[in-house]
Amino acid sequence: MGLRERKKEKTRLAILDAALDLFLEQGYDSTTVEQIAGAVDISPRTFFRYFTSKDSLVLWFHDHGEQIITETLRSRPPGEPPFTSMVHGLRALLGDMQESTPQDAGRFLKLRRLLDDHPHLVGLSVARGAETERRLAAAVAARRGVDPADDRMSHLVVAIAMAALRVGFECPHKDQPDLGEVLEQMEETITLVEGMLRPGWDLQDAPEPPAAPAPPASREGSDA
Amino acid sequence: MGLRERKKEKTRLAILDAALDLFLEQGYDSTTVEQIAGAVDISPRTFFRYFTSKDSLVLWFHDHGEQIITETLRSRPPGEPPFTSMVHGLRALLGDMQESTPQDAGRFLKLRRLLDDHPHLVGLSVARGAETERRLAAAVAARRGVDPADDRMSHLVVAIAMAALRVGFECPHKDQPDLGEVLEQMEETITLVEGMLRPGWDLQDAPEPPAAPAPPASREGSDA
DNA sequence: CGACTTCTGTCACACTGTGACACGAAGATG
DNA sequence: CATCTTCGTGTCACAGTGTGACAGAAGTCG
Repeated sequence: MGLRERKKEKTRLAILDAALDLFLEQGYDSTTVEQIAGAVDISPRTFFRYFTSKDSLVLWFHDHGEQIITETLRSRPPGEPPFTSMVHGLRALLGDMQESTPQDAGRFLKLRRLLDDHPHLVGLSVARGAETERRLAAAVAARRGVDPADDRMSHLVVAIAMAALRVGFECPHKDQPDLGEVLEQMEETITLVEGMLRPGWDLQDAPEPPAAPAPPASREGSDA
Repeated sequence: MGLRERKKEKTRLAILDAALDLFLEQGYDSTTVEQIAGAVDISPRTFFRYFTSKDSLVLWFHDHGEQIITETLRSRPPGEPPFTSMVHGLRALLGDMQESTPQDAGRFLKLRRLLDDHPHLVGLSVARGAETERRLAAAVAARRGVDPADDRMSHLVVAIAMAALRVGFECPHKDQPDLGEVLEQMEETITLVEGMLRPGWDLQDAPEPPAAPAPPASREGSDA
């Protein structure tokens, strides 16, 4: 790896760290791009060459997460129930975070505190998660061999898995938990969601449109 | 109701309609506030007195939806399982839309097409949904008599219900469906989600933290 | 070193969103 | 109808984000 790329990565992390600290210190909205750029001694114009927007600073984590889940999804056996594969993806992400460097762990925790303090940023994060959800739903649909556009089941599999991740991440029972505590809480939430679903719910094929408009509770066996 | 308020409401709807048409015609990003203001013959400054931002044009629908679900939640019997109450809220929303005026139905369908065309806007919508989710989760937690901050179950109840609504809304199997088709699809998705959950999953009280860090599948009965 | 590529800073600009102020129309009162 | 208050609106000015164009500096390779 050349000097250029190393320097680039270094600058990128410097921007990120400076921004996180400034955000935590004086709030997200009150911090301008000019300040962030000044803190790492670059021009505001250069900032936008490293991060497409001020918002994307808060979203850098998603890229990594989506990549890990996507890779896990690809590595799972084809016949596996889709929700099981997704859960493996979530756990792979937690495992990766457990092995992350202290610097990355610190950034993660700072980001988490930032999201706790600024509900508006949670919105950004969730919005980014929606894109991820679409791509993952397409991947799951491909695995199941159905058309992604018209398959609600694939989308639901991903949506519920992501909801588990999000709820586990968001709900704070402490002010400044360490990484282990956060991961444990996320793991608990995943287990909770696993337990609330009917075994085999994700096995059924394309559900036929029911004739009745709104049957309140017509219980059918989930025979694949 | 005075002349002032009627005029205000009229202007508000005029802005909304003009904006939706412009967005569908030439894209969201390519449409400026100045254009929208020009179309209804007001100054750009006045636009921001009716809508706090350009984004909020796309989110006007959420306020109504959240209100209906919140009201339904309040009207349900206290002992009812929380997810059942949430589903009643969702169905109340669908029922309300079925009875909406042709104008409102038209706006809803335009909005839907807009979201199909612009994935970025889905992010906005989902971000707004996250705020709703927080408030509803607090309401659900209050119903269950637990602390909202530390209760993942309440949050999951809402998250899953909202996921059902979102997935039912998003997945298009037609280019320009009418209102009935969209509502039917949303109803189907709600039914689908109801069927994939274990009966009584939302009855259990605060789950005790499991000692084992990551038991892959320790099935416990959901005894309340 | 010299040629080439890539990154960076400067300048200029469009767009969103907000504060301050003055004008005019809606509403209440004589 | 005259008046006074209130509220909506337009104009002006401004901060902040984000982008395009160009010139110069730094890294890369022969």
